[in-house]
Amino acid sequence: MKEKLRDNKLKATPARLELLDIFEHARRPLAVAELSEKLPESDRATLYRNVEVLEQLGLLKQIRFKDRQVYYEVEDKHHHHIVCTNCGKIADISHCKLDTTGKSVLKHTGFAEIDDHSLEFYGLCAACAK
Amino acid sequence: MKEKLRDNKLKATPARLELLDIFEHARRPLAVAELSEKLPESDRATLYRNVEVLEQLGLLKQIRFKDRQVYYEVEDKHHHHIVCTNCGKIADISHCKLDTTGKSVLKHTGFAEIDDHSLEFYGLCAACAK
DNA sequence: GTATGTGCAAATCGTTTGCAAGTCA
DNA sequence: TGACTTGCAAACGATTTGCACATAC
Repeated sequence: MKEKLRDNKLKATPARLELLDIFEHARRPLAVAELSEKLPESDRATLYRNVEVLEQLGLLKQIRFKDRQVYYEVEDKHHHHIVCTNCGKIADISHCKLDTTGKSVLKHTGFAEIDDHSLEFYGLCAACAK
Repeated sequence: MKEKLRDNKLKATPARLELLDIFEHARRPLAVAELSEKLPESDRATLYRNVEVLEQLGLLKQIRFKDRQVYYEVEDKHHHHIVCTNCGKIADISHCKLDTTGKSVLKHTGFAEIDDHSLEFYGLCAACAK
């Protein structure tokens, strides 16, 4: 990824490498506020700027849940999430069965093309269900 | 709906009735900023308070898209939306084919129950595709 | 008359921006 | 050296809150 940064005239600064490292070891989407906790030395403005840079390089992907914050996770296989409405726990859902529905959506809505979709489930994790 | 308000010790004020009227004549989700344009007499704080009241009564439903605002629409048949990433146009998608996937999601994630899900498509409407 | 609702102003939260100083290549 | 980055402070937009006044019932 250092190469990817350099290819785009961007510098492989410690701040960016640390950020990527955090995302690669996280097993769930992170909001900037959480990044800020994990990297207290780093200014929030810098974090915002860097997650945006990394998103534009295709290394991170933005996600929105029901709260006001923006979340990011490493961009890899397309998947969705289920969020516990009690404790906030997030789990991945690896199989997306939606690809086939695109055509019928286009037909019903008169839209010309679909580029993306977002799908999140909300419920209770095993621990909170008790 | 006046009854519904009264049942909950809430008052059927002009502000609330106008709000409901706007939603019933709108054919798309509205953000509070848009409500404020349609009801310039009404204070934004009041609008925020009232959409929340109406949501809790089950008359409105909250929706989030990729922007930072919260949207509301009348709570009726479960459906999803497709948003034009160029002009912001929103269309309804009436058929939700997801109900059946709940069990496999629970099995894969170890969650105990699913209460809700949100699904939005993003693409280009016919007009913007040209 | 009293509980509930409203308007206004100020506060808050997440995020963005301008700018001077610092750093990587 | 010179373009790119950072930190800090200030600006921002969406939303929330406190409080005195107004209104529905």
